[in-house]
Amino acid sequence: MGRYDFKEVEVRWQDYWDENDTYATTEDPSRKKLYVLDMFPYPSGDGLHVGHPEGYTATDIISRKRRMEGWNVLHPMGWDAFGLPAENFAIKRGVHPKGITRQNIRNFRRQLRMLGFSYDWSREIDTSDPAYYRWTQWLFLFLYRKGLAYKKKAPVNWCESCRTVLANEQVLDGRCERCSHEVTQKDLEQWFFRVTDYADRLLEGLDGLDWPERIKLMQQNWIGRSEGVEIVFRGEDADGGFDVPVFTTRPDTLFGVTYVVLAPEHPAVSRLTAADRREEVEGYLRAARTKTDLQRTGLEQEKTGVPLGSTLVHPLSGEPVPVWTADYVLGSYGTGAVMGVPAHDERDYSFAQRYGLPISFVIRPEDEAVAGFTEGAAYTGAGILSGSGEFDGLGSEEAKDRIAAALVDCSLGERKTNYHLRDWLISRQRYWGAPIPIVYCDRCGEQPVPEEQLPVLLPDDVDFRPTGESPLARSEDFHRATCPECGQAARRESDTMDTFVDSSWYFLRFTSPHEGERPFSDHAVNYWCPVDVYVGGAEHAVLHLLYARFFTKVLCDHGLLPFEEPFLRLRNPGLILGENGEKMSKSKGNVINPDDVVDRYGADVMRLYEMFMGDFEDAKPWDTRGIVGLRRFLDRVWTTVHDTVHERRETVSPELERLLHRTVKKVTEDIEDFKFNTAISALMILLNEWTRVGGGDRGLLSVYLRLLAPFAPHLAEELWRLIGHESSIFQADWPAWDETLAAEEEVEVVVQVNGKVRDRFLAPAGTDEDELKRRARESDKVKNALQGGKIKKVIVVRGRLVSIVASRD
RNA sequence: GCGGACGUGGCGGAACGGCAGACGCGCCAGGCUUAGGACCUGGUGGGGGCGACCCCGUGGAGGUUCGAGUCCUCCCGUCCGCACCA
Repeated sequence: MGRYDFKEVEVRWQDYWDENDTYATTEDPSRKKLYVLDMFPYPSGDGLHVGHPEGYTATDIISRKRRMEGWNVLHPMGWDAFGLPAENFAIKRGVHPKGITRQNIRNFRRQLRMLGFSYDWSREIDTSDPAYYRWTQWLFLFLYRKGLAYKKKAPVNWCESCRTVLANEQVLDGRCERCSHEVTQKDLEQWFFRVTDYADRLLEGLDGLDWPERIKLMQQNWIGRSEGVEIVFRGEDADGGFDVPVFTTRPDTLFGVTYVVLAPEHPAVSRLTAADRREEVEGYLRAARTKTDLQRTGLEQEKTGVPLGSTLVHPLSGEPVPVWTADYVLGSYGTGAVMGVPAHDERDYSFAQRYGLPISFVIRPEDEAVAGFTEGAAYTGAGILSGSGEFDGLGSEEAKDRIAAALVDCSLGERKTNYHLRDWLISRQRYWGAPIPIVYCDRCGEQPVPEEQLPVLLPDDVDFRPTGESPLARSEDFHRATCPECGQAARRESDTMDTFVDSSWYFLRFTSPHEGERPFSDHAVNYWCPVDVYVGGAEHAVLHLLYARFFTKVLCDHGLLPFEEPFLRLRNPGLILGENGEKMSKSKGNVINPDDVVDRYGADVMRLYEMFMGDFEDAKPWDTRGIVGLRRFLDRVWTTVHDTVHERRETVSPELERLLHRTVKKVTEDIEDFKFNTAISALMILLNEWTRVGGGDRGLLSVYLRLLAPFAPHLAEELWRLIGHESSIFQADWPAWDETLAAEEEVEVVVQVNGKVRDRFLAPAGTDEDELKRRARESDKVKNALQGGKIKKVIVVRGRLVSIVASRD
């Protein structure tokens, strides 16, 4: 028989699959389809880390199993190839990002092949390939024509270290998500996508998705819808009267207002500043401008502000209300102005305390003792209104509505919904990305590049070191263009697009990767999409996943797609931690390299181990010692199959047959539920029984190999061949199970007395309640436990237990 | 601060509200072997008993239930998001 030489066998089957196009997929409307997708990787110079194969193995198992069940499965792979790391590396080494990226892709492809994944490589895509980004540019123009891409000067997040602007989503704790450099604000002319137009739809669409609840919540919070009222406070100066609207979700607290605060960037600040306060106010504004967001919004910061020396008129009481400016109010949210209600808002309370502003309670809980009400702190709960004129005595919920209605009646208020979500800033002042297809003409202004001129090629010969100016602006050849409208000399847009634009539509391209006339062909997208199973890291909860949903909705609205949610089912693999339980990182020296693992134990073992480690979605530490268990498992499969083949047994023992049917059921269901660990465990249990009691025949063997095949494809192919099959095991049918055989024939029934297990007995599976009760009462142990006490009640769960409740006397 | 996930042997982890610890690692004993490794068999939560068995056990404290690792309330701890959003 010989030992199982995984090195020779695995490479041989990988070659076989390539040569036979085993995993090539074509559209076939007569067959049911399944689109199983991994988030395509950024091909980094470090190669695969052990986290990649976790998700890839899961989707591979599902894909292989479903193919065997007769589904037409689309399972592609590609490269999110544009991006900063390659560019930064290229700058450091004085080489070109294109070369680096190619090299990295080669390495990734080698590693994925080594792990035996069943991708249809004929569909491979690369976002940095002009054949791809041509369509990224096409889609930019599509959005532009629909009024969803626009340019504006705006304060934007700037990372001085990366020398580029960042999307809100790429700023973490006031720092750049790439390099952790502190992010500052800069006023720049930038391109945006109008994501905010889709805020409500992005929110509503979440309901129907089979996604982790946590991810849905993160998207909900990110969109941050809040309903309230815009309330007008009137101001007046020498030039006449004007409105200062504030946004609040608590109109019921309107009579508790003791001041109004404007953000430092609010346009009315200057107008409302009294002459004798001007110097101090301007000093404050200057200071606020130089603060970073981190300094300004960090929670630990004490709130600061200055009074403007003027007042506004309260819309309902008519009383004058002093105006302040303070940088705890954000210019970018709501109206950039808030009403200060220190009695019922914690932020306002601390601000009022610090500056000695009055605190006026207008809502009290019905039972102050129960609610822990005290005037020594803000009360933010519900209650009954007082000191609020005609609204006194109302509950706060009703008051919200009544006060809002009163304001609307006298045109001093408007019901309004606000969102945290901002429009998506897509301009990047960097080289390694898709150029934005726009030219600027002195005569005709901003002009989209005509479709037939796409792609706008990224020039190779550019000094791409970042200076804050876009590197493309320094390429004369690139920068100089002719106006598509008038033919005069014009300037080309020199910024590139955020790489998240590339990845917002790649799943559509996979359906027709060689389509030359459009980004994707209708029939292909209609057949394959939406993605049925999508697997990838939770770090994309609000970036990629939100943008891809936005793109899909836009394309759907304009007739290019017949669906508006791209990913029906989403799962996030749990983080694989280092052996010490900490995050893997080079600096901690606890990184495990997949190449080493495959070299030592083989691809099948690597796959099996990662699936066996624990719950797919939980974080779990790597344990090199634990891998050997999976190696042993496969070695035992190898020897057991050989033994069984040589025995030439024709019948299987009934016990083993029943276990086999249970295992088929378990493995089939567990794969669909992402419970790969217990599926593997079931395969181990069956093998243990098979070797322990013997009695396996060739039929069992055939079924067993097919169950194992999605997990350990190389070994399964090799043994499939051994038992006499000519073609790939993946052309075989997935095994079926017989429900009656899968059911236990005989069950162990537990007998409890007052909640404690006192005995257990075997009974045929279908035994009725009376019989179970009778047998339970007969038990000596039960009698002993009863000690003559009276039986008050007997609960029977058929096939499981008899629970006797008895008095203790 | 808010939101979410989680807490089970020496370790990774299993358990439709119904036998806690499946499966794997590790460890112990035995077999095979010149020896070691590999492999095979058995054992392995804690405590007690010669033993059949008994008691205690799922972060802590309560509760619901015939029955709680699982459901509810509070507390402690770990991890992950968001964070002055008015």
